[in-house]
Amino acid sequence: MVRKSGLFWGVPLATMVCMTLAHTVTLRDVAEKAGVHPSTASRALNARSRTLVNDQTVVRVLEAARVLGYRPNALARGLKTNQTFTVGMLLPDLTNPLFPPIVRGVEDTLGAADYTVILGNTDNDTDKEVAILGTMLNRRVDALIVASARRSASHLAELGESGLPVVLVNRSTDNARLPSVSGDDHAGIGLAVRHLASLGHRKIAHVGGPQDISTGLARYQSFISWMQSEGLEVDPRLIVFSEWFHEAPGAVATTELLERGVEFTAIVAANDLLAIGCYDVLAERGMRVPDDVSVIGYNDMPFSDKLNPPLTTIHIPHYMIGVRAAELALELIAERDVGGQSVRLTPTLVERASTSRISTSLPHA
Amino acid sequence: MVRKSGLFWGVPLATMVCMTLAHTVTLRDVAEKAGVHPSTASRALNARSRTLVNDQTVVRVLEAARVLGYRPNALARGLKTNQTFTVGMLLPDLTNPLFPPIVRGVEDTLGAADYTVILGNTDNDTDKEVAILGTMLNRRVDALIVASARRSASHLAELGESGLPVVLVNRSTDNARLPSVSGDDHAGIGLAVRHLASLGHRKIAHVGGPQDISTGLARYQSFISWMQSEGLEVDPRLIVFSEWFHEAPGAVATTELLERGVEFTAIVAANDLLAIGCYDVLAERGMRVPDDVSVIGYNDMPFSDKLNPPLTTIHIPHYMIGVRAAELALELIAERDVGGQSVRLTPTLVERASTSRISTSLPHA
DNA sequence: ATGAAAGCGCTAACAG
DNA sequence: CTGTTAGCGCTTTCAT
Repeated sequence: MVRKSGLFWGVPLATMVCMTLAHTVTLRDVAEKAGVHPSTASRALNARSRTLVNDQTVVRVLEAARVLGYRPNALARGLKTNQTFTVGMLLPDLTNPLFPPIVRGVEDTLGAADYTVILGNTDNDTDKEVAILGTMLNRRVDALIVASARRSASHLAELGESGLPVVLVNRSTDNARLPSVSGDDHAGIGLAVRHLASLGHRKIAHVGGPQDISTGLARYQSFISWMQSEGLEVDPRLIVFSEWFHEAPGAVATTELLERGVEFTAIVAANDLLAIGCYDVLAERGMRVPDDVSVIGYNDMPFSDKLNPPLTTIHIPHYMIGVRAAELALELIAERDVGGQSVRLTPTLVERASTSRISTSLPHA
Repeated sequence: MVRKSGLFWGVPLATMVCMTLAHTVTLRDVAEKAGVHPSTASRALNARSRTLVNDQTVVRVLEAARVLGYRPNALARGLKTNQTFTVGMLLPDLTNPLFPPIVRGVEDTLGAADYTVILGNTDNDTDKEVAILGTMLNRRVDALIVASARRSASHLAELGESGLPVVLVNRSTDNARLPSVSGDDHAGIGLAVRHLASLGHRKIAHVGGPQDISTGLARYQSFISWMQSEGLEVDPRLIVFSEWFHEAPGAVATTELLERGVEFTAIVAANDLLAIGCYDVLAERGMRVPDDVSVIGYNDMPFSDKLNPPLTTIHIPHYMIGVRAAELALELIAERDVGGQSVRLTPTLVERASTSRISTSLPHA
């Protein structure tokens, strides 16, 4: 293992790099050393065209490449072939624990197909997003995977229609027929509402996400719809929205909810981070979870099982979402044919300690 | 905002992309439209060489580029200039909450200088690391930022000596004079040991990290050294090592520690994830933190304040580590001159609820 | 099975 | 200040 770590193709990295960086060994050098024309060397080096070349020649070329420590220049190749084997991925913020598993899913899948991904954190800032899209376009990415879409993001649709493969992840846009991969929000919220209902809760509040993001809207709408189908009253005063999927906005929304003074025994949060905001405010006011209020989150983000109390939540197969998104991108790249497909993965309920049967004692005012 | 989101340089994205992708607008098209020679258009388009061109011509070229939705081809430019404005970053696993803040620090800083970073997850697998390094080299990255180094990683030194700027992050290698940016492990462990000592703890255990990683070794050595300078006995039976910086290995190590049956009242974990492993095993055995055992972590990773109990830990300025690493890389790119600099950022103690004054009751057996 | 020739899109001397 | 020329390193017809 250790010896191997210093080698490329059996050549010491040092040698290889010296050559690569100092004088840069090119295809011509390899060809010369092998005593063939550069074009022959090219054919021998590429698995696809290798069959066109005499077996012995192939061996000679490969050997020459190995000895010289030849590294094919991806820029030159991309310029020629008009394919960069690069995919751009847009996301709001890598620091949000939701995203690393998705990114890993994307990178692992794309990496296995020899693609490289370049990441862009938009921080929910349109200017930044445009700038990042700009560099990605300049770099001639073969596809775009977008996890930062807002409902109104029409430019993505335009990009997609222009022929560049665009796959939406986790979120969709309103009027676009862009292929997307996400969890099934309606089903997930159903799991949450029915779980609480089965525990005897009837006065259920919703701490919703931003409504300009598809998941925020979908989870809110699903909340209403499932409450109704469970025969539970939907009190608009028990519904609040956060500005953003983060703890602080979640805390703000929860505070607002509490200050409305309407009685409830459980909260469906649109996201785990928002649920943490609920935790914080509830704890501040001396209300216990789940004794006084049950809280259910959404996403089953990493470490949600380590919270106090461990968070009952809806599990979304994040890694798999990344995998499927990457697969879709690969298909689109290969076929240049979009079917407006949308993949929805099935969520599951993860029961932990933040929800419990409604207490018989008096609920808070 | 919304209108802006659909525009590049004031040109509808759709138009732009159609042109870009369908027929691909090149410099020649722009030049033609502006009635100048391509090289003049090139000069006008690049801020640096713009001064060489007549002001009116510049305006005409810029206008033509805008109208046509011209996007400079980064591949062609890179091929010509031998500079890709790309930096490769190697890390063990993006899913480890330690890394996203570092990555953001790197990307924000590099992004501001118009560089793009490509990430590679090595999963602590040498073959994978070599493969990733290979693609990065093929893509002619301008520099490498490495957060996945093991102590024995000699190939990185070779790369560095070959002229490619390499910056180590968070970890260093044994025999390499590679510039690095990391937290000061010795100072950090000092904070931890002295904190516990000040709370009256004398029998302190160490759940150490992998010893083939510089931070694992440094924290272990620092632990010994600080225990001694605090006048506390170092019992080798109170020191265990984990195979890897993760919860599960941390739990394994803690179990081993417990099974040795030697009495202790506090644990210094080499990392927050390991501390979580401690939490898990301790809870399993009915031992309370901090009442029975105080636990202190290392890193102050995201959500360590939400654990049960909130984890006392050593804060490392992760984002800033990323920033400094990127700055160093930028300097190296500019100057091609390495000084083997190593930046150590100062850690701080974050007192939360997992450590407390030693209880007067009997410690466990 | 291999060589010759051309060109991807851009920049950078060098002329003028 | 602008045009000419050449070529970065590679792939890909087209010949042979």
